[in-house]
Amino acid sequence: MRSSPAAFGRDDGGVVTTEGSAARWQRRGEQARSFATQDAFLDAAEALFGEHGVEQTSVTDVAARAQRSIGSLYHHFENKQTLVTAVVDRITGDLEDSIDRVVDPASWRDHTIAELVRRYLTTSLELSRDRPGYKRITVEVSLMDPTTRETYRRLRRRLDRGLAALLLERRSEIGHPDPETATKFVADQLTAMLAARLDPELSPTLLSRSSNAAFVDEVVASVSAYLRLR
Amino acid sequence: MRSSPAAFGRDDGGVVTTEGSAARWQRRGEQARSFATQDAFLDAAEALFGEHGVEQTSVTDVAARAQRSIGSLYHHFENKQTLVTAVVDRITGDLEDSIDRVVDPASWRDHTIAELVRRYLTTSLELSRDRPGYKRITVEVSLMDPTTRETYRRLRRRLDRGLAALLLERRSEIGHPDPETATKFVADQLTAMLAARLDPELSPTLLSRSSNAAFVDEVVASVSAYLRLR
DNA sequence: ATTATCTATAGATCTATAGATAATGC
DNA sequence: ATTATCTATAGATCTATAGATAATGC
Repeated sequence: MRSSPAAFGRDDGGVVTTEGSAARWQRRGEQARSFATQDAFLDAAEALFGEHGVEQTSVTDVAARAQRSIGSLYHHFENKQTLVTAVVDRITGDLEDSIDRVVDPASWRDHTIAELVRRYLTTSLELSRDRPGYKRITVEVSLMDPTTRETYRRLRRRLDRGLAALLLERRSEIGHPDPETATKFVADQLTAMLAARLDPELSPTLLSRSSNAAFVDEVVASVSAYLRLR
Repeated sequence: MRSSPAAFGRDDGGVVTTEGSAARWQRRGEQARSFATQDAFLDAAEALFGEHGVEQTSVTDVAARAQRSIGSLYHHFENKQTLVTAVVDRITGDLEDSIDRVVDPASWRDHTIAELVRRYLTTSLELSRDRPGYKRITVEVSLMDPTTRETYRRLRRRLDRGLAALLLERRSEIGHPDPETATKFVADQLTAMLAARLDPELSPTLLSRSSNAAFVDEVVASVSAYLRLR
């Protein structure tokens, strides 16, 4: 046995980690090599998981794509589940950052609801294109793992709520008799429309061949009519 | 080897099958036993696939749940893939029937757009509750198998088109300047909203705790406003 | 005579480990 | 001295088959 538990888990891999009050230290060179290898495994895993699915991808496949050995993989990741979790965590972190940026009120100051909705849709469409396969991975892992499912529910909720709040801040624009309900509905609707357009499973729909611009135009028109924007 | 190819595939299991021009015949009693067993395997597989996923379910699990042996399973189904296909085909057939009923113009005669949308949503919500797990199975199999993916795309397209056609028939109600595009957009929107509400992965959204009736009301209001119904 | 079912197991993966060898920085 | 990597393989599944036994209807 050559277990080196310090190498397992993302939190233990940092330059300096504190466990209790004792700071642990890792050599610079080894660390750099470690991180490069871990990234190679994560990149390989994310690509293969996104392409063929998590279940369909063996750890051997991942090692081969990362151009490392299985032994090395198991030196860095306790088991396959740990590798999957690490891939998901990396995606989750990136998504969290994006969501925080999207729902930050400061970045939307002086925008009308129509402008806000338009830019939200445009941004989301661009964002999802940069990360092919992330949807597939999160959906598959969520099906298997309740914790991941809960994490993504929370993320979606945060996005929906942030969006609804941004809309409600502009309540003076809204002619709908019940702005509270209406803004929630619109947030749900935008999420649903985006999911349908981006999910390779749901698309192509009738309008999927139309340009993103045309799609965005119609969604904005629909939201404007429903909210009775002044 | 005890291969009896006549037992493989759904089409070969009927009372009388024609291969070329020769009609083949199967005994009544054996046939009844066969069908009961095949149904037991299909029921067991659909339940397990829906609960734990196709990949996560072994043929041993299916045989155990069907209370038959593995040998018997392989007598009726050439391999696991054939079993999966049979399960999917059964679901597909049922969905096709539902879709045909839903988009049949005769059943919607004398309904306004608002009534049509309302009843379409209500029907769809009820329908999906009767078949738990079907969503998960079709999504997972579609990811693995391009043919199945294509089949479901065609089904969704048929539903969307049928719905858009029903709306366009009532073009006199529509105040939107471009009824062609608008009806397609609404069909897409309804599909997306239903998917979001029914997909265990996407829900819960902000309004998922609200009643189905409230959800339907808001969707109808949104569609009415967007189409500018007279 | 034919079809359906069972038990037992071969053969193919796939995950994970052991133990040896190489690289790194004190 | 410690960490990273490799090769080889043990052990656990899981799919699929072989061959024997039971049921069915001519």
